[in-house]
Amino acid sequence: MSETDIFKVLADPTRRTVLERLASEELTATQLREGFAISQPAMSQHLAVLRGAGLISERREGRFAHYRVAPEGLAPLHAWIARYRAFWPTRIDNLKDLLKEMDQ
Amino acid sequence: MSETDIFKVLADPTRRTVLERLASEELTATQLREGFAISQPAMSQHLAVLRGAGLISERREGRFAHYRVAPEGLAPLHAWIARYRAFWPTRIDNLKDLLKEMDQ
DNA sequence: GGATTACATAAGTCTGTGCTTATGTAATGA
DNA sequence: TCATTACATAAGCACAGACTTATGTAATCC
Repeated sequence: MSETDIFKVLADPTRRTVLERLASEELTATQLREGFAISQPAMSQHLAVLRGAGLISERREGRFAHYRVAPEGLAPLHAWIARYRAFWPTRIDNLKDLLKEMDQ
Repeated sequence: MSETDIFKVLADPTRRTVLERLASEELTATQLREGFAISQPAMSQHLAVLRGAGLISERREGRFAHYRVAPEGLAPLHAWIARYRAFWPTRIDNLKDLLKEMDQ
């Protein structure tokens, strides 16, 4: 997955919301659709995109498809931020501060 | 600038390259175009998008437009990563490690 | 076995976006 | 002053992407 692909995948608000909802628990495609004003195929297509990007993984159980998050899929995004920071050191320390805060 | 907009802006490889080239020095639109197989209007449009997203700023000097990076424009991206980490704590510590390494 | 449920895939539509060429505007150089 | 340079804007085109309805497939329920 290239950095361009990761940014494209994350540029869709529905897909980002799906990721955040999967962060706390494993959910099926139908469960994920709740709260979205979207058709079933649309959600299925979004899930295919997220899976293609390595951001989620699928566990088949009978006719149910359980989806969960795949944290390592964010690697290209992290790589870009880190590389960018190498070129552009100022102010990005805000992120470090934020991460530090959240540890407490 | 919404998170969606920031991701869309950064999803274009030309724009990301522009950002990285501006990280080390201020450059004019024509200087930025060097090395790209792209027309002058195309670059001008990309610069307008980056400026609209608050990722670069413009300094006018006669007929020259000098562009430089605007680090605070990345705030929505940082916000998303931080929020995402709050929902999904595992493995993202890789980023923290990376940032820590780069300090040494 | 037949209906239902869960999901994926196909095909078509519509909108957004990145590109082009053409043109406009303002500053500078000869 | 007139040409050139630097850049922006306009208009049109082509492709990508997000959506829809329709349909397919496999598992489960009665």
